[in-house]
Amino acid sequence: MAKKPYYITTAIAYTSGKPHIGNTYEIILSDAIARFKRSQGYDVRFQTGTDEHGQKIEEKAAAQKVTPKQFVDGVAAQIKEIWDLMNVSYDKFIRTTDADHEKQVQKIFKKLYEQGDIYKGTYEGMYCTPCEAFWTPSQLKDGKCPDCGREVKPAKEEAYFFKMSKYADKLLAYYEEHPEFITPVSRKNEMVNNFLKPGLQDLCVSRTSFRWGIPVEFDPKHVVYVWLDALTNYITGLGYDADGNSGELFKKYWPADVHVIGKDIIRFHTIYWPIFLMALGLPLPKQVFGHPWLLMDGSKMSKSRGNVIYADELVKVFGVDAVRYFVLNDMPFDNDGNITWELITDRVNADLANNLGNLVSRTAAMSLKYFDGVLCDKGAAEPVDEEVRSMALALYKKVAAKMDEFKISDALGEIFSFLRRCNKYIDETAPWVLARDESKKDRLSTVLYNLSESIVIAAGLLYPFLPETAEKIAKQFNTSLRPCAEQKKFGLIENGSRVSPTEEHLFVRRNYKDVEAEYEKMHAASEKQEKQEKQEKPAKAHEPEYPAEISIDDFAKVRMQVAKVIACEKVEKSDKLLKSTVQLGKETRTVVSGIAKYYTPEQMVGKKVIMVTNLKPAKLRGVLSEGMILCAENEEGKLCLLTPETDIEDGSGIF
RNA sequence: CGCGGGGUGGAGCAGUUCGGUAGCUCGUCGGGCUCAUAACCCGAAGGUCGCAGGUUCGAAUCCUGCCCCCGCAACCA
Repeated sequence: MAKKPYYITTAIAYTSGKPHIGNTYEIILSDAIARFKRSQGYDVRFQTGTDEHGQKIEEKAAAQKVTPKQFVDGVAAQIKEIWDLMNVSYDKFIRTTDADHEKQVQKIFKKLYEQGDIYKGTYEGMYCTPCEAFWTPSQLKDGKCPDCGREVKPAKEEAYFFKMSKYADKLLAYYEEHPEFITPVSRKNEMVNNFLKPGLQDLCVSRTSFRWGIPVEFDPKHVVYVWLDALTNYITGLGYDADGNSGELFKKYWPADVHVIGKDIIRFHTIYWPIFLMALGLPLPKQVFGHPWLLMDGSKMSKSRGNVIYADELVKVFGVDAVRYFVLNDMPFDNDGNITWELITDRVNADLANNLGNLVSRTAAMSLKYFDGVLCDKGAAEPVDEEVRSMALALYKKVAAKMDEFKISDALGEIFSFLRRCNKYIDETAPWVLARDESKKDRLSTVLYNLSESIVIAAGLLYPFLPETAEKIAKQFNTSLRPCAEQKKFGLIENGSRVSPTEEHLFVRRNYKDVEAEYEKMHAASEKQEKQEKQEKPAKAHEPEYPAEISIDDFAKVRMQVAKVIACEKVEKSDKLLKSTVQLGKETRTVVSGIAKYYTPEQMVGKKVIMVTNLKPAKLRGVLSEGMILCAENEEGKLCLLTPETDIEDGSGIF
């Protein structure tokens, strides 16, 4: 009988920079699922890749003075390197710049256009020239720009749109018929309530504002905008052809069994993607699994926050399987997970070194010491064995049940509970006591056989999660790994086979202080490197706006005056804004400043500050600001007000 | 009232769908063992389940109100 196909995908990674451990989590998660399914006997195809178009990439490339293609080639290679480092068993790594993908996206776009699902429209609306923004009539305030309050004029910008609303009912029906489609289910209600019930907006699927994208074939000043380009990778990667000449892979593997994605893009995968597929007349994916995020010490990883951890750094300290284990085990099913160097150290020590590693090590050591490594079931069973044996045999089913729900952490928990049970079994049987009594030799041999067999069974189940470790264990016990499909018998190790001595521990215990020192060293090195890079490309980010010199006339255009803050309050619903009322001689003005993080309204009142008074007024969070209070800001974003050095009348000019 | 997630012993989490002795791992303390990576095994301490009301014989779980944390969105003239 032919194997059942199983198609699993990850989201494609955006090539804007090196992925951190949070991004890497998704691919490890998918790899574990893919390997598990293979082990269950499925014919698995596992696809991942990179999303390489868009304005952001165009800008980044320009900043580095390389072409977008050169830029994405570099990042894509880096991403692939990390996936490979993490031992990810993908079958296909697709890039949205692949020629065949681009070709198909163009065809798909054209097809949808020709059948009327995509139409050329306009961002029709009222345009505010100073704000460079479009507004719908309902957004206008008294017929004027809601931002700055000035006149707007009707204007149009050309764009292609996809008729989402047309398919909304069909999609809702699909949700009803397939309750498993969105996982976890809690996300489904979110989609229905927030997007489907209020009515789907047509989606803009082209852009004219940047060039780095797939050109619309019949209207080349447009490029295809993200989602139609990115989402279709799931079918173009299988050789889908919009003209009906799809390849064998497509016929075999589509529809996908599961799209593994981050919870932030569930909307695109459960609304837009199914609708695109409906429009193409294709079956919908069976399931979308929106996994949570991995947080660094409780907050989102970001470069500006400086709390990013990369997979390769972790691997240097702990090794590949330890990192895989940590992210797989410590991610809850529908809440965000947490990573810190200390948490991972503890986890690796407790589960991998103490529980698993030490179990293997002590079992092997005893076999070698008492029987020269030869394993043999002498049949000297005792009641205490039965619990371990039956637990070993029940293990696969338990793990599989958890895996079916994508409860990876629970699946691992089952295996590690069993390993703990094995450690206890050693205590219960006390082989070192048996060894002292020549008449107990057979019993001793049986005990060690049972232990070895248990370890090998566990290793077989561990393989999808910790492939290297599982293989090492199999090698040490001179046996082959058993796929899940063969986890039905206890006692498959042949009598007479030998255990090899432990050459190197599976996992080394680490103490947190050493780990801390190690990563600090690593951080220092990478910071140094970053600084060097900055020096090589001198301050491009901040400086270019400033001309080398300006004339006194230019300077004279800016009117600055001393202003006294007479009242101040927080702007509602904003984190950063303070609204100050300010005295400028006889005149009073309102000014809004983004300084709430550093000054309270109370601190502001009574202060004399320097203010630009001829700046064009602007609305911030709905409040009109008639000037700008001057501040100094350091690299970390810390602010301080500029104030006159001695007391001077408000309204005084500054020259 | 912008959207969403969360608050359970020192830490990280499960339990909340369908109310009924509050559970797991780590840490701590005490004991045991010596095959093993200061590991392994046993035991103990430690919790007003964010707060306040309500429903109920009974609430971590259901209802109402509130507080706090975290994302997203907005926002730095």
